[in-house]
Amino acid sequence: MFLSSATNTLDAKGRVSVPADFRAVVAESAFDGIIIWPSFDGAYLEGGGIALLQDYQRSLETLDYYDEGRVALQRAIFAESRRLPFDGGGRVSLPKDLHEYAGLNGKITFVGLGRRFEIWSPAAYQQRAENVRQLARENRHRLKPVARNLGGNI
Amino acid sequence: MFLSSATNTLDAKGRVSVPADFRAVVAESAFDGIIIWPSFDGAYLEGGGIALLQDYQRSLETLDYYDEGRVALQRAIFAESRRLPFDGGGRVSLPKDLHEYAGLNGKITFVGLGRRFEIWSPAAYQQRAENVRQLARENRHRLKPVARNLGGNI
DNA sequence: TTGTATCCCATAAAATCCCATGCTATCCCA
DNA sequence: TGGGATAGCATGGGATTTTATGGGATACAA
Repeated sequence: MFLSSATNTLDAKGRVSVPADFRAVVAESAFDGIIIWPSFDGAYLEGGGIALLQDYQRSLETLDYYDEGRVALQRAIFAESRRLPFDGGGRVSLPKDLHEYAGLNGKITFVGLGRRFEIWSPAAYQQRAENVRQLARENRHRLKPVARNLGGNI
Repeated sequence: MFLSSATNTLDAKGRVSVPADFRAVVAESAFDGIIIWPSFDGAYLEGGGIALLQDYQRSLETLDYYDEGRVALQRAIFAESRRLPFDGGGRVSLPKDLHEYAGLNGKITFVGLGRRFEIWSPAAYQQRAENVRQLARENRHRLKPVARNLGGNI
């Protein structure tokens, strides 16, 4: 799972180290790198391992072939995503158009979200984090304990 | 998987470079090139590796010999498709009638969609892509995780 | 021939590889 | 428990390879 967050530097060549924790998550998979795409929800990037995309693909195949939503999702995800292989030091080079899309320069923040992760400019992420805390406060009553498993190890 | 999109130039001889990522997808297959056919859904081309066509074939074989759908698909895909081998530099020559069908000249856009890809004139693609993100957002809730793999390590 | 398709070589720009370095976290043993 | 040794990590930059593209030469067909 992609957990925790980390901020690394984007160098002059457009490269950035993927946090070692994240690399470990995709280490066993077929493609030695990550997949990134612009979020269709805001000015940040989303990413994951190749296995995540394969899951999306299986999921899309359960929708009807001529379903408008299926086509839109296919385009938004597959057509917009890039495969970024690791270099020897565990870095990837982020394409320039994605820098611009997410307003990245200098520092970038990786945010682990379990099956996938997000990439933010640190400033934008902090702002978003404020809103999220606020939202969490407002929605705290909706986080009900599940019946069993309370004593489990989460 | 065919991922991401790229726009390359169609030269005076009708040749165009297939994006290196796409070439990598079909690299292992029996035929060193791609298969292209006019989409029966609009003024663009569809394509994939030889493996995709073999999948379609298997899928068709589950239909009755005289099933209308079977015959239609056979005509639309198998009869209309061309095999385009790579030259030494990873280019293919696009037949002229397909230029016309898809309104191609100067620049052409390859769009990765997972198992297959599409070929568009950049202008036409942009027009089509405009509301995709919006549509994707509206349909994102339908992208359900598939049952398996939830316990996996990715 | 003439036109057409394929092969081969050249090149500039971009992406990638490879090695080096300082820093940090971890290990290990007294 | 302390502190030196060690391994892993993030980062910089030069060297090398790949990629996209142009154009000449060669084979084939009409």
